[in-house]
Amino acid sequence: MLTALFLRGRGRSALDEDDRRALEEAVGEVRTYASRQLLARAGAPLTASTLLLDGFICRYMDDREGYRQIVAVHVPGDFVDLHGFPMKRLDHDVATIGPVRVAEFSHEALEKIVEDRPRLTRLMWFSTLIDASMHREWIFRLGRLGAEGRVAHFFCELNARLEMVGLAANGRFELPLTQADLGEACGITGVHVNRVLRVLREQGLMTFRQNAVELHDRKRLAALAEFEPAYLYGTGQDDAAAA
Amino acid sequence: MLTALFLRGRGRSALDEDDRRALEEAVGEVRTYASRQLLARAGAPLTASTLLLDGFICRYMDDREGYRQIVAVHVPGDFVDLHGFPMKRLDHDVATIGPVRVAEFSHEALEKIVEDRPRLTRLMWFSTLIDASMHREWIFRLGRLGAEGRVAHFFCELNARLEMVGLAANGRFELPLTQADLGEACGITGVHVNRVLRVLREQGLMTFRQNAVELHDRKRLAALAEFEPAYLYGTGQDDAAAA
DNA sequence: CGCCCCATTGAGTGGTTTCAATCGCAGTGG
DNA sequence: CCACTGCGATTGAAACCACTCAATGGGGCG
Repeated sequence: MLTALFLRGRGRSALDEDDRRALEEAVGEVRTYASRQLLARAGAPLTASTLLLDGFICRYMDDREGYRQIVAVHVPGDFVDLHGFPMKRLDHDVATIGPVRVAEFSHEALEKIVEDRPRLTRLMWFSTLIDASMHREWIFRLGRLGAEGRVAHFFCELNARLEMVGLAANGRFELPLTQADLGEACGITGVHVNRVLRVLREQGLMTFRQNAVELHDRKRLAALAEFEPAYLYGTGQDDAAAA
Repeated sequence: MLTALFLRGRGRSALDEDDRRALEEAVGEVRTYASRQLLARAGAPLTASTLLLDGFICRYMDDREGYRQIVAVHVPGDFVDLHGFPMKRLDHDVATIGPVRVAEFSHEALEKIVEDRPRLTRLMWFSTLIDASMHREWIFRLGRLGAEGRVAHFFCELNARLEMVGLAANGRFELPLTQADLGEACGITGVHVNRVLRVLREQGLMTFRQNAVELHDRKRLAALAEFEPAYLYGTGQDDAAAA
């Protein structure tokens, strides 16, 4: 079941059997990509959207000097560019972080779902809105938190999201990011990321070494990050997207 | 025609007559609110969504000390909380900036549209994705630009959006924001906003006084802001949401 | 007139950046 | 087996941007 992780952990938004089957039937090609591959460029027209099965993908924008700002990180179960279906082109680049496996959905197939399946359509719409919600939280993070809070928040979010799809437990998970990447996601320099990580480590909050993350004190880390997971619309948090 | 401004300026995404009529029929109450009114609180369940007819509305989140981060500013023609339809609750507060007039759409009525009108559904979906696109641009702005670039970018965006709905011309428009508000949108303090505005004024780029904005040199301002309006999916910019 | 909100300006502080150098480690080729 | 190479992590020092604290000024309104 390729689509098993889609909206996993999002409570009542679970797909029913019928919709699940329809989504599964809409799967086109399954592809693999190596680490650090560009998958889509800003502005290029799209004819298919991509569900991430394994690995990590990021979306980012370049500034005039070529420095990147990562605007989203995706984990397995995420539809990476479902917004490309209504929009037809993207306003950012998409690239793999580590090696990945993805499933492609042609826009034709999605079109058919919109025609025939209002409930599934609303769930797909919902999934793009979770992305928007995470965007807002990132705006908050960049606008209101200092470097330590930003980094802490980033890891709190990723931990929560990976837990939902069974890829994190007890605050441990794998994440193939460099410190420079982290900086590009948190709006600080790679050098400063290093110093921040040292502080977090010395305070017994978390460690991030050789792509392995370990959150030692999630409570204090969340406090530092002002992290409140409601924006992820996870299970048990109210009736998000209830029928 | 209450919905006349919805998706105005978004080129091929214009609604056809039939969909326009259906949307118009879905309008419920039309309400007015005074300046600085709280319209919705984070977490509260929603049963209707709001189309902004006149005035300005912002969405924001509070940090632990009560300082706000504005995550979106809405102009007439924007669906302020259409994402509340699939999501059923919000992850942020919503408040008026100046006095406003809005039209409410019950979620029941929207439900009917999703059932019956796949094309209109996709356009509503599209409109929530433009919001997400603007969120991403704000992430870029906060992550990569300095204070001057951020403020410049904010005004470039608002100018472009207000032009689309006929509320700005030749770089002039009204905007009932205080300098402190601006700071909350740009991730800087109100005091520093003041200094930045002075610099922009002295360089002949723009003025912002008594709620009146005047962009004197849009080209240089856009350069400073690294502003590229493609993310707004306006008319003439490719085939966004083409049928 | 007095009050309050908002804009404005100054001085000092501090967080982050920049520039630079060093170190560790894995891969490669001799 | 070991030098060589390159990338990422780490640390230091100096510069700078934006913040904080504080005070003044201006304008609308009761």
